[in-house]
Amino acid sequence: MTTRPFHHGNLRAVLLEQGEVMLRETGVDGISLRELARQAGVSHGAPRSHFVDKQSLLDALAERGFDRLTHRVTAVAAQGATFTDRFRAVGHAYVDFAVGDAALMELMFAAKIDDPPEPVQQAAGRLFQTFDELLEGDAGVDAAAEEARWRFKLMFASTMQGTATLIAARRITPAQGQTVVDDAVDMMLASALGREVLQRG
Amino acid sequence: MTTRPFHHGNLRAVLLEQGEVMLRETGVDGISLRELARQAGVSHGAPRSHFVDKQSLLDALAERGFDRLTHRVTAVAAQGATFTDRFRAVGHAYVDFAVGDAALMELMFAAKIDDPPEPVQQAAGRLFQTFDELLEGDAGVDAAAEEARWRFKLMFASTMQGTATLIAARRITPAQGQTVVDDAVDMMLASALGREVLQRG
DNA sequence: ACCTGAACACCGTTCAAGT
DNA sequence: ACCTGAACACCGTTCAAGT
Repeated sequence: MTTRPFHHGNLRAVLLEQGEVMLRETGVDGISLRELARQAGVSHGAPRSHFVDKQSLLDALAERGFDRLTHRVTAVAAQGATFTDRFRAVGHAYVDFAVGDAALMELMFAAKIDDPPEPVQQAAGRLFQTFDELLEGDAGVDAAAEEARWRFKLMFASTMQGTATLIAARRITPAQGQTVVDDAVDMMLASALGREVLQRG
Repeated sequence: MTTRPFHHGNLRAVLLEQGEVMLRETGVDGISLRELARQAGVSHGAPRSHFVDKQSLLDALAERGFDRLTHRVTAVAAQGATFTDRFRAVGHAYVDFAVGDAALMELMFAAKIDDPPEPVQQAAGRLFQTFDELLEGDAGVDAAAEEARWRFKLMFASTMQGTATLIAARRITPAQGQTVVDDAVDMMLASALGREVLQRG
């Protein structure tokens, strides 16, 4: 009780918290389970009780990343007065997140040989769900509108994702990235597909 | 001369060749310098003569990846009859490459804390250069057109990059990705920015 | 110039043992 | 249920030595 007042049931939380910090400071390659255990003041075998292996910890970090990003996107979308405002704000929030947490972003969208584990996939699903809600009109949906909305959403997501990747990889600057997002939003809203999606009521 | 007929001066090439295979089969995390040396039939210290460390090998692989992608994009662009054809073909070639060599693509566009090494950066520059050439008209360029072209190119690159990332991360299917590219090309060509960039002669 | 092989420090993972 | 600590196999890197 006095010898270990700290790690009574919250080692898991500490590992995740420090894992995020380590990710930011050293990148994915710099993450070490043993170093994390050292920082937490436990033996190197201790993390095993909460994460079966290293990948399991990385998956948990990715899952948290998706939830955090979803939260931010939702918050930002709620503030926008007009549809255009919300659209643009979400794009910028997405890119900002990717710039501030590049290594985490990379972990979230890492190339996988087989499907990501269920919890991660569901967390990613919740993010894309907020994009859907951004686009949802009040009118009942017919099949054609559904299809257009789906394609519109995908293009928006691709543009944001690509901008984020190019910034993180240092192929373009953050300022250039924001320009891309603005241009893309303008273009999409003015396009035929955009007008089809946005006619409502 | 008889004891080592094979690795006389081409160990470097063998390591790069096998490195690409290993990348495709096991992903970046699966790449091991010692395993590569084993496959090449040399001691684990041998690679040191050609690559100072593991990162140096990865950089060389990324550089080769950029050059290979550039080559493909150039070839595909040369075949297109109309501007629209070329544009669309380049987009598809880019995404195809990313699907076929997801781990390599990830290596090429990995999040970096500091700038990538010069040779890699130059190889990436050559790729983006081919995008420029795709968009270049015959008329002399004024500043406004230059700016519009720059933004147009960046948006195109971002969309392709994002589509590629989302496919590799298994968030969307390859078929969905191709739809995104087609939609984006149509939208960009029909947009105000696109018309500004494309008025030529 | 290129490669060998021992040495070193560091990993992730496993598992019996403790509390 | 959670953590310890030894053990194992595997790394990347360094470096004196060989050819």
